[in-house]
Amino acid sequence: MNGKITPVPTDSELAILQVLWQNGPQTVRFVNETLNAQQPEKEIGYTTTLKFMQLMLDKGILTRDIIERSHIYSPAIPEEQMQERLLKGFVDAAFRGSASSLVLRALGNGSTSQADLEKIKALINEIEQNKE
Amino acid sequence: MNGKITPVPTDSELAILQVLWQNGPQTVRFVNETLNAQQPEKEIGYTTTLKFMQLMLDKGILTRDIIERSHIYSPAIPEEQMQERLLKGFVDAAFRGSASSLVLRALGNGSTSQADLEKIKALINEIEQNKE
DNA sequence: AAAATTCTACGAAAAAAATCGTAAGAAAAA
DNA sequence: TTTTTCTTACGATTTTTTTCGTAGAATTTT
Repeated sequence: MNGKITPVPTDSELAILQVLWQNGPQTVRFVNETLNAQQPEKEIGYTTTLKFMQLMLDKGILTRDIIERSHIYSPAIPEEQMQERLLKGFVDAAFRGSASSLVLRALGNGSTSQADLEKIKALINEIEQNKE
Repeated sequence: MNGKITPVPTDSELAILQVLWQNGPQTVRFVNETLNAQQPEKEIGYTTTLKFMQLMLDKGILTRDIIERSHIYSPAIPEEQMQERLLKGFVDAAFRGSASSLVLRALGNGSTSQADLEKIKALINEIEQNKE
């Protein structure tokens, strides 16, 4: 109906989205403090985060509610959906569109736990079932 | 010894690197024409590509040789190595550092061929062998 | 050899992303 | 009820990324 899609976030915007996905809708203050706690090297000013979130609101990446006179921001789309889109772009840009070679490299670095390997095997099984 | 590492390329820079990885060391002209052939929507000027490649040379992303009075550019690091680094950054930014959840999502979209699934299974087997 | 073509270097401008300062309106504390 | 503290809006600046125009050297074509 409405052709307008949520734009792909920049890296800084993605960092803000992560805070909201992981903690639920929050204030600018909360997001700013979380960000600064995560990377104490580079302090980000409060108004910087505020400005980002206002821009993201304009772009349609966030939505906003006013609760008790204070602004509470939420991601406009769920994390999974965003990951889907980011992944697509990343595979195209860095792996020439080959998701499988990305998978091979992701598994290749040896950091995958046995439990995760099991999950992956299970998914592959499922895919193969549905395929034939 | 020398702490200077190749910086992470921007998206535009990555597109140039792709041309060089896929076609071997090439001139600016070649890269520019390849890029424009790939996406005829937006014509990129020759000097734009030239400038990018000169900047990339400065940053240490490319190297350059002069052969028969013409400049031939090469990637400073191999594709695999760059993919490794980009992947790391991407997993952190978009998947909270969880490579396995990225893998699950990459396989989840159903576009993986049977042959690729086999390769992935083989790799998983190998990993499991070496692990126990 | 003159004209046309092809390159590279370089400066600069346009566009996008990131950062902050200040002002003004609440709300809370003194 | 002053004063202090918080918050938001907004403009402006800075930095990074992208894009070109122009000039001059070299090469190739007429």
